[in-house]
Amino acid sequence: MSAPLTNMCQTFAMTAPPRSSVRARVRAEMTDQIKQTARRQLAEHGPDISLRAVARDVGVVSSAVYRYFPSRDDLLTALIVDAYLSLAEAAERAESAVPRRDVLARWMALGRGIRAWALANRHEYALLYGSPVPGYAAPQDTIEPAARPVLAVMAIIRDALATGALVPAPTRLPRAVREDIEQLSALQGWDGVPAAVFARLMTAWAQLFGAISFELFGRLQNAIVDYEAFFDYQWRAMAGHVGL
Amino acid sequence: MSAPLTNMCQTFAMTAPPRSSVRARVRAEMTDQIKQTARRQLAEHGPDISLRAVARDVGVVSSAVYRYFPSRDDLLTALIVDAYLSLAEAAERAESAVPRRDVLARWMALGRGIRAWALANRHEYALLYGSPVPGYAAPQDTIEPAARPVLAVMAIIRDALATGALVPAPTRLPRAVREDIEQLSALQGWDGVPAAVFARLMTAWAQLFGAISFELFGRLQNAIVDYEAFFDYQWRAMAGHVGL
DNA sequence: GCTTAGGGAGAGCACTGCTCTCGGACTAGA
DNA sequence: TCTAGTCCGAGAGCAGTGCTCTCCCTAAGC
Repeated sequence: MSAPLTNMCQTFAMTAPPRSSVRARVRAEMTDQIKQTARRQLAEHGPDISLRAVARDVGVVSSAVYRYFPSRDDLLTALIVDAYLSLAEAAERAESAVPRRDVLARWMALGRGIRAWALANRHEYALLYGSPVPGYAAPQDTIEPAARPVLAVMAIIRDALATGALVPAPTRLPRAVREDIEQLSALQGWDGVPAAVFARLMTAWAQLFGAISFELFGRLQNAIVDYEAFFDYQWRAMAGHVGL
Repeated sequence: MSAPLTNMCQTFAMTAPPRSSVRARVRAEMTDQIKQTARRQLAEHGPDISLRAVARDVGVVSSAVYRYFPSRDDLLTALIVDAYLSLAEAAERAESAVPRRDVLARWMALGRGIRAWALANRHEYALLYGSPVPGYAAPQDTIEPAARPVLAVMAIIRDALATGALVPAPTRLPRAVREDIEQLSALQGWDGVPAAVFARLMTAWAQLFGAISFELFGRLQNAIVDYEAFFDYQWRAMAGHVGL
């Protein structure tokens, strides 16, 4: 769309991608096609995606894929990063469709948005919040995208504090917990949120993903029929827990 | 134990396994050795246990293992069942070391016991509460062992209700939630526990495994230093949530 | 134009889960 | 005690995997 042409033979170019353009563009397209195919296979055939099968689907021999991703794990990492971004975007979109003033509604919308994304992208959710993939320790690339959803809920809490919708009850935290939380909020620039609220938020956050994982991983089968209602109930209870 | 003996040649025998005894005993031993080896590999080399590697370790050719487990998934299922039992046992042991009267202490001990087991058996925990294994839907064999830890917490709640340590505040539940919960408590013979308490217990339960998963799967890295203190804080908060 | 880098094709290695066939050992009935 | 049947390990083999290396053509840059 916004991509410029650096058709060689021409001397000028606007917003030129660095270095050789058509090569770079073709490369980017190929990279994208591989990721897209891998994502489709992930959705269809579960988490054990096969690099060879992806190559086959793309219409290329398996060794060719290694020109783009040095290993299967790197492909997986790319998928994970994309998935985090996709989740964050979905969550933020859901949350932003609600009047700014109504912080409880925003809280609910955010939780529901995350759950909806998880339901629609089960295997990607499992990749993000299930057991970590065998070989690899989440590389640096994933930690920033992983924080995005947390930022979204943080924004709600800060707004709630600012507007007075959330008045933190003075709570006593165990010293070790208080120290961890204070260090944390200082580091990330999340000052302004009292430690007690922060701690309760993290508790609720763990509950959120515990509840979604229970539902998605089949731990509530034969127990719950109306999953949505039960989720809503839990997430609303967590709102109460943090003080909303 | 109670089985009759068919030891030909001898008329008497104690603790005779049913039918052909030495065959059966050897078979049981082999089955056990395979499971044990698989469990060790699971602990050492992560969740991608290789049936061939297990066979190699046991000192037998790979096809021989299929005499005992029809497929890799069946071996995994056996490990899962054992893991559930191990977890339940550890949790119950921890909980039972505390005076019966002190229900809050029992609650805390149970949660800590579960977390301690998870820390000591990371990969087995991931097998139980992480993303489900690719191919297979948890077979019937696993659902009863999976319920054991829930029974343990239920016992605490019932005791707390009986002794008056837990007085359920009259809460309004959404209709759909109430229906699900009531059906559930009727089915399982868990009557006597008010729906509102039951629902809150399930919320806390999801929080528990959410928190443990966060810790084990590295989601709190660079955030929390004193994991144990933070866990305690959360689980105590959940005690408050259910009314303990 | 010539040199060089990019990248696909193909063969190959070591590994996997699983099947099948073979042959020896044990068990059970006569 | 002999015989029929059953159990079960060994081995070969199949289709698949991730990954490497070598070959060779094409596009890019001087």
